[in-house]
Amino acid sequence: MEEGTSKSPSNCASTVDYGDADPFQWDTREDCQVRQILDRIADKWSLLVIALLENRRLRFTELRREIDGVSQRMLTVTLRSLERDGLVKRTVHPVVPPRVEYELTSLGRTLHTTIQSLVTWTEEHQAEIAHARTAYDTRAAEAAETTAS
Amino acid sequence: MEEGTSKSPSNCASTVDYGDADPFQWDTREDCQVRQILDRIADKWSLLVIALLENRRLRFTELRREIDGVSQRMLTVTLRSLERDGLVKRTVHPVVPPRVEYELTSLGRTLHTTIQSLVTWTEEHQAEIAHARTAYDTRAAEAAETTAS
DNA sequence: CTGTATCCATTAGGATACTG
DNA sequence: CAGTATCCTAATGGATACAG
Repeated sequence: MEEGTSKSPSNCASTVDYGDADPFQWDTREDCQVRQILDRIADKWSLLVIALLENRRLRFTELRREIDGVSQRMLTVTLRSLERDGLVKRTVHPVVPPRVEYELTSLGRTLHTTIQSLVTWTEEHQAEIAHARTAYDTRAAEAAETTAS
Repeated sequence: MEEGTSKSPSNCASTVDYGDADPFQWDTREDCQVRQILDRIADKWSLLVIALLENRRLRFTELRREIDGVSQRMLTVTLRSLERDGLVKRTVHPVVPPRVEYELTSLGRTLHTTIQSLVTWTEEHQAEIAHARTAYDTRAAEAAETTAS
């Protein structure tokens, strides 16, 4: 089984009281809890899973069908992580064939607003970003042209 | 140079009008713009860089010193991505030794609120998550114990 | 100082086969 | 159905050396 978060937990910044000045001085140390958790919830599939479960509880296969491109392995790994972090609850119904359902915990549900704002920002600004990329690539191509001459 | 985002841009969900019902039906397709952008800004270093630049413009070396554990290569790669996405502006002062400064663009600054809410959530709930992990690991260990007997 | 280029180790993650 | 186990490839990212 793959294990993450096995380094020093070093509960950085936990005792720091953020007033209203410099609200952005969160710890940049590598072993910071905040960093680890961000990495976890911002990974390739977690956001998607949380988003889908926000609406309703889903079975393993339903999740797999909804999320385009996820492998069985990665869906399992992702769900285990989320369960371990207390964001998702896993319920096994003792029937055959087995029926396993996933749903958000109350902790998981508190993430909704936050994730939503991130998704909304991305949706609202994707055109700008696409434009910036095109502009950048054009400039880069021209610079290469000049150099090559 | 490493290049990301080279697949089909497929401007998913851009024409969808989100009312107030089902605000979470964002596209789960792999080639979705939103997914790509989220992956980008949620990567290992981007959040950190944006966070630091929120306060003030910084030179390359200053960033490197502030961000514990980042290699020269990854800082460069990250900064280039952010520049390409129009989130960060790079200014080269033609002096020797060279002096290069990075600052957020207005687009980059609009990300601040969003990122802040994510960081705040993480800070507020890191204790809960740590607790959940411990509980999960304990249960897992006990289960392994039982199986082994 | 601010990079780029190269090499290499680690990890993420897909494909497949098998199990309760 | 809902996984686990194994194998293997691709991508991430660090270390180092070198250049403008």
